[in-house]
Amino acid sequence: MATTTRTTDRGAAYFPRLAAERLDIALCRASAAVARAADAHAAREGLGVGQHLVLQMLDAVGPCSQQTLSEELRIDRSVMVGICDDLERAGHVRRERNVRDRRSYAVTITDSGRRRLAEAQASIPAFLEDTFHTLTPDERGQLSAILGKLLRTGAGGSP
Amino acid sequence: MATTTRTTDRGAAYFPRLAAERLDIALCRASAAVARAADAHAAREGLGVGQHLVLQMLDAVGPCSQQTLSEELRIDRSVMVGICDDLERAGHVRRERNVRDRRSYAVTITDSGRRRLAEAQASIPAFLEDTFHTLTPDERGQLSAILGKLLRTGAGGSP
DNA sequence: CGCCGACTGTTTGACAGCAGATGATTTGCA
DNA sequence: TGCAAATCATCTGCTGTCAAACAGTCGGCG
Repeated sequence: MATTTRTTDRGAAYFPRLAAERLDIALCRASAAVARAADAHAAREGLGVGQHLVLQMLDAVGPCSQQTLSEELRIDRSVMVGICDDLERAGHVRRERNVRDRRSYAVTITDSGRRRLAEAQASIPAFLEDTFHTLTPDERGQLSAILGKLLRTGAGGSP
Repeated sequence: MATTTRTTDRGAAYFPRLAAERLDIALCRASAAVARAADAHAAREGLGVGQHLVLQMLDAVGPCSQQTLSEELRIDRSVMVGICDDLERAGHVRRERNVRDRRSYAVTITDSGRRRLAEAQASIPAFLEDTFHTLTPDERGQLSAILGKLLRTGAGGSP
């Protein structure tokens, strides 16, 4: 609460100026804040962000190899190991050796996983509203469009 | 959707759909890509992102305590210690005990630091152009404005 | 068949970021 | 004055992420 009581130095409100002219920094700071909010939400929900994404994708497109999951979700494959470990231990997912190619598993969502996903899914709109409530629907649409373009054409696509 | 027992692997292009409806995820993925680009640029330049920001702020507003630097630049104070250590070891910064309050240092940029900053500063526009070249000037302006609003009103300010 | 390269999942090591504790110092208040 | 609380810089431990190495498997080509 004692934020403005004692600003000893003269560096008052330097950050807004910086963020205004450095698009990269504004992007990273905003992302960090949103990521923290998402992690906190996931902790309350008891299902990690990565776990949620994996369940969501398995439910949407059917059984996948860990490789496909990590590529499509942009999660490193060494991280995907731990995510699938946790999900399997909780019974939300099964790993079955592919008979055609025994290097890969077919990761499959279970009924338990579907129920868990439905629970977690239900709270997503409230989380998004809570996080972006200061933006108008127009601004959210613009932001989504611009980020989508950036991801498609630029860095997020194929490095 | 009912899926056969056959692995519907190669769930092609799932990510774009996800990013379109999950603004938080699009933001984080784009930020991660941009942060990687910034780190790579900083590595080539030989001056870390945090070091660059500190020099820039010191040059702009004059001597500061590490506390002020970390607050304004949104960098954790325990991380700021290492950044100032590196800058001091390189001779780009001096730490002088404040006579009024001997708990804090007055961190001051040196002539060497100013020269180093000028060098690094010169390559920033090219980096930004390289990273965001797929966006039109209009889109960059919109993105900057929306992120600024998000940082001011929402997460970046006061949690 | 036998070797070589490519791919899948896993483990390991290095490293950044953050929360919390600590020592030195200042400030507030009785 | 004197003592408790706050502040600053620092250190330590923990967590999560990434790169690289590794073992098992598939495919091709002689």
